[in-house]
Amino acid sequence: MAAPDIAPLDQTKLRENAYFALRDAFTRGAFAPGDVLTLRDLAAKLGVSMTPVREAVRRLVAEGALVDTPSRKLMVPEFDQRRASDLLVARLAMEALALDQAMDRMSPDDVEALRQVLDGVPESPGAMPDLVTNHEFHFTLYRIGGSEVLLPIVEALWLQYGAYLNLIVMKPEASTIPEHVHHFELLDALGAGDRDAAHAALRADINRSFTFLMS
Amino acid sequence: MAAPDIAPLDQTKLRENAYFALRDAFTRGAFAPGDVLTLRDLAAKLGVSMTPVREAVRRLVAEGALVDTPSRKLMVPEFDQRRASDLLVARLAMEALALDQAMDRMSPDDVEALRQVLDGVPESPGAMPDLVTNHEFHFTLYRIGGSEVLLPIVEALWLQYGAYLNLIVMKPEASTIPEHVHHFELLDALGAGDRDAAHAALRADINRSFTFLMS
DNA sequence: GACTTGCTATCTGTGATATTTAATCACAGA
DNA sequence: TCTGTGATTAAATATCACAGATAGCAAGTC
Repeated sequence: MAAPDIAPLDQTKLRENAYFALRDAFTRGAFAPGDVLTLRDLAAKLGVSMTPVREAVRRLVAEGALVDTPSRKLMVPEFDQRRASDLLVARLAMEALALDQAMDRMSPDDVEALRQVLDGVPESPGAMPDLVTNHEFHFTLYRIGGSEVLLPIVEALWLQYGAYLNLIVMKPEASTIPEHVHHFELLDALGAGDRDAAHAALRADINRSFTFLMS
Repeated sequence: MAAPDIAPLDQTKLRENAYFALRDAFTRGAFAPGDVLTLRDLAAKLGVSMTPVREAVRRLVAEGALVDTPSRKLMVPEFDQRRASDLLVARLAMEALALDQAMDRMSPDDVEALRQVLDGVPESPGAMPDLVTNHEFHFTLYRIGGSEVLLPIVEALWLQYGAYLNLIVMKPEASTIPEHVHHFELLDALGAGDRDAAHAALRADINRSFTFLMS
């Protein structure tokens, strides 16, 4: 049985809390492809009844982070080369749009805020992949664009990618990759207002994050 | 395996049925921006209890076809120029990808099947916009690509666009636009294997469908 | 008389629980 | 090893209880 460390929730907006708790688990790579989840189990772990968990889970299914099996079980999608490849091209396309919108609307303060996200990151080789900072960096950037259409789609793509994150975290080689190199490149390009360089850095970063998945 | 082919029964999943019923309504332009819906009302109309409707509605919210208002009401999103513009660029980007995948995998039979979709449409000016055929044509095409990642995203984009469809249907000028011109262009390009022409036709068609929304 | 204020009746989504229905598993008999 | 059966378990749906929000109306104020 999967369902790793998930903290219990406080008693307001149970559905949302349940959703965010599960989503966070995905962005940390806590779920492995093929894991089977049960509503009862999740409800018990989160300390609420099945109803809010059911709705949180429904949303995750709609976003592609979980799938319904024919036997009405819930599963983290199995790894699938085609799927990974589709996620890559979709992320390249949508995040390029989100980057463009961010650059259209960005202020110097925004660039500074983005730089802050990377502050204090040790850039030490050999550490665990810094998934949380990586996520925060990208979404701080995309939020500047402020699109109610693009952002949810990009979030869903990351969520689906998150199901495979577990495969990456497990690989010892994963920690040898310098994680924030392209982020700093991107930051410089944004500071200089160099659109082409920014796109190149973003593409490189997204491709980097799929390195271990695309055989 | 047992002797004769017996078609498997389709699962009577109330939740799914409710979802598809509502989604169909969107693709026909049945909802107008700003419409307020209630769970009890929908449940009564669909002849089921609130629970399956709730989950169908939750999914529509996740897909952006409905929004939660601060006062916990369910609403079809108001028209919003920024949002419409974002929908346009997102559709252009994602459907271009879906078209590429379809062309990579397409057989002559597929082209024929696609042609069949347009068979029997009168191409008569002055008729109601042929929304259903339009939808079917695009998705028959994208299904050839068969991406579990791209298709749901494109569906969600159409669903959000569907909330604005009502605004278009109401305009008398809308029926003056020749609806399937670009579809036939696209079909010819697919038959000839001309990738650039296919993309040009698709872009033209998507832009066409936003004509009345982008002031 | 027009406008505010405050109360109430009602409507809505939310979460919990009970009920129904389907899927799985273990086991007995071939 | 296979097949059917019944017990067990879980999910899907229905129903219930409740809290927040709203609309309507009546009393009070300028």
